[in-house]
Amino acid sequence: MINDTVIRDRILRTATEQFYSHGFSKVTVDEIASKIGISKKTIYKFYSSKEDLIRAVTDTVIAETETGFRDIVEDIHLDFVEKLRKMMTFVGIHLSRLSKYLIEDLERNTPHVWSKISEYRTKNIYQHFGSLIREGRKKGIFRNDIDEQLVLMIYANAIENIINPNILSQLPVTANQVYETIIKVIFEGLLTDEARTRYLPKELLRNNNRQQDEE
Amino acid sequence: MINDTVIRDRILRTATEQFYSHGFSKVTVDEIASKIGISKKTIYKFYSSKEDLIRAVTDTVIAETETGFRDIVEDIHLDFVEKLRKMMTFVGIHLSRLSKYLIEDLERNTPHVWSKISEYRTKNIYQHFGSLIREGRKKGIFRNDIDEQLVLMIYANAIENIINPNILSQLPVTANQVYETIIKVIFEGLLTDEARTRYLPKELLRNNNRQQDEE
DNA sequence: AACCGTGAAAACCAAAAGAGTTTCCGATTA
DNA sequence: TAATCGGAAACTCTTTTGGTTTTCACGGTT
Repeated sequence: MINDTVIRDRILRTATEQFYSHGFSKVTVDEIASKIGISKKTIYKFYSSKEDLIRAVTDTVIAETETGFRDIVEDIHLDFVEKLRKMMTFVGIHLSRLSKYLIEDLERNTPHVWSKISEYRTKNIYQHFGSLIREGRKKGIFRNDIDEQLVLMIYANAIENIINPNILSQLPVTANQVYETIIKVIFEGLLTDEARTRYLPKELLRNNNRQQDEE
Repeated sequence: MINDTVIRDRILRTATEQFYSHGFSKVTVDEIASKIGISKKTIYKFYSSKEDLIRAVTDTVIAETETGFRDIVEDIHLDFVEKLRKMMTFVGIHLSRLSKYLIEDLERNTPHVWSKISEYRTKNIYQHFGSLIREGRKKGIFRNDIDEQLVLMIYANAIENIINPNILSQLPVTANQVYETIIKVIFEGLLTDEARTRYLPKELLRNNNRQQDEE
């Protein structure tokens, strides 16, 4: 019984890793079985088809993402700015795991799985983010004249095009530095004038001075 | 005429990029054609088969690597240590481009292509590196009691397991920092006791103090 | 010792996919 | 106008893949 759970989870983990690395259609069920050291028959004992497997992978990834969001949102020890930073980092990690290559593969071969992920992004990720921005507006930190969906799209586009492992290995910066830079740029673009005087000197003084010199 | 050369080179570049990213067998000729915006027929106008294409890719990569080596070896402005550093960085870049995934794919699907690359590694890369180490021995910089093939194997193993784009994106360091660290460790391990007093205080003083504190 | 259940490995089957080839058609060139 | 070229699609043959079944060996139980 317990052993069945271990095997099932192992299949799920390996499939997730392989699909996310190489694309759904480019990874065979034989390869997944071989990587784990089990037979194809055992995989089909737990998952009725390759499609069933990618559905399980998708459901699991979505559930884990949602758990991560809840942890951030419900963490009462975080101040607002830190919560936003964590949220953006978390969103960035989620987005960067879905390479263009994988998205194209999913769209082409399992459009319903892709539409579920796409819907999850729209309905949940974007809304979690949007509600944080609206909270910032209430606190007078964020401007009213910038659409939060647009902001997230700018952010998502930056992440998707830069936090690509192959590009990262060529850059003279770490992944974290890239996240921080992108988040900082977005964050500062969101601030009201008043909030700028409150937040920028306190948190970002060194870098801000350098930027004013350039302007 | 000129246009034919451009198209042929474009095919070669795209195939190289795709094969190296995703593996030989997992990239279809259709996909390469589609990425370039040409028809499959045009690809077969220049390359008689998919195998012919991977052979051309291999020959080109080997030729470019060999050119890089020659540039380093024949650069008379480099002192010995700098030449070694450049050589190791160059070797590292070459090694890191060949992921385990691609190697397995080549071994399985085009064993003769893999054996050509493997032979190139053995006959050329390892010998370029080895001759540098032997030169260091003549200069009294490197120890006599360490086998240069073994050193390169240690280096190659470190590179292959760390300079993987997916791992790099999780590390709090840049690719360059990883190279530098690996190269430094190998380099210091190669030095004679006498050369340590010559080279370490001059080039590596800050980090060396920190290491002595830990010992 | 005999039996049973299990799972890896291999074989199997039907459909799909891919390499390589040919055809069709429109655009361009001489 | 005729010829050429190349994209797109269709075609052919082979291979591969998803899913299923069979074989066999092993371990556990009676």
